[in-house]
Amino acid sequence: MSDTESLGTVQVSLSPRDRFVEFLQSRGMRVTAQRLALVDQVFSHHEHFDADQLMEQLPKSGQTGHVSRPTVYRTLAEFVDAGLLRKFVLNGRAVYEHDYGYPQHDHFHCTECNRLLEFENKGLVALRDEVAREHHFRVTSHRLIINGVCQDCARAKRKSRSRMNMI
Amino acid sequence: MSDTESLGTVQVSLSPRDRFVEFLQSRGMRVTAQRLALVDQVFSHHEHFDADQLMEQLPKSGQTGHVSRPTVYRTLAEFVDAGLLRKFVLNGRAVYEHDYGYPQHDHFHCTECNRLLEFENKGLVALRDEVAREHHFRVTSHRLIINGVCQDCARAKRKSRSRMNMI
DNA sequence: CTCAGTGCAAATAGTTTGCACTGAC
DNA sequence: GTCAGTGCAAACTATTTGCACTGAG
Repeated sequence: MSDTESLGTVQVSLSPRDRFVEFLQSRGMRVTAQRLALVDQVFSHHEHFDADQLMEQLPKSGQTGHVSRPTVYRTLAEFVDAGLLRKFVLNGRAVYEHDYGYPQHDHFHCTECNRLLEFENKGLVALRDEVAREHHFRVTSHRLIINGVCQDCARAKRKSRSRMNMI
Repeated sequence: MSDTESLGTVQVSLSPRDRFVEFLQSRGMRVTAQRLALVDQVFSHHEHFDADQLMEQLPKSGQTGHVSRPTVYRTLAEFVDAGLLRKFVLNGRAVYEHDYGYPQHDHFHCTECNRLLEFENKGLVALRDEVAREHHFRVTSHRLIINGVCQDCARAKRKSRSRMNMI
């Protein structure tokens, strides 16, 4: 059970790890064990995550492969710079998702289970650009989150409601 | 010069102040000097604002009409509950705008001057509902922010660029 | 061998909370 | 008179930063 819907992938020439190494070298930044441990962990699965969740997935303090919290934050910012991750904020905490190799999309946010569901819609971008043109606004990006209740939670609620009626 | 575009108003029967008093009484909450000072200040103009900006607009500490910071935060949350304000987060700080008496709309966010520009588009909500239906998602609301550069800043940049070319 | 990267501890910033006093009802 | 609301100071939380040490190039 994943916390995101799959949208398939986009053709990319390099793995996220190679892409990141290329990015580092192009900027004269160093390829360190911590940075590699983090790219590998982050791109080992496609779920959305925050800094805490990422830390929990890493080896504990003292063990090889462990990375300190400040470095996790610093490196997440580098991933965003490198175009590997997209960052957005939910309930006051930063949440990250794969950007490199994934098509542009938006999100449903289920207020029951707090999951993020991805969806893709071309008409949306077209409409966005049209509205922006009308208002003489030069678009670089957008952020759309549709709040509501996902199918699973709606089903669960319906069931519990009918159960209540049976009493 | 305002930091929002005007969208006109919607017909409402009560003033924000009266609406808030009604809300407080319906909940058995008390109508205090601080709460009234805050409704009046908040609805005296239509700009977006954050907690700090609101505090600056109030009389200084010691003077009548002053409200402490914790109470400002507590009361802003009440305004949101009462449906008077909408809250959203920008660069890690809470920003508020009038909800009561204003039509549903979305925002352009200019990354140059950091202003929020409002716009209204019916097709957007229609498209949102259509996409949600396709994904069996029960919509309650959405949040859309289109990032980019507003007309004023685009003009300013063009000017400075041509000025640079003249050197 | 040099300087960018790291871990640690401490700082930051916006917001929230515990508590004793005050004032609306 | 009672209890919700307030101001104060202190707590909180996610994130960021200063600094001395370490290791990549």
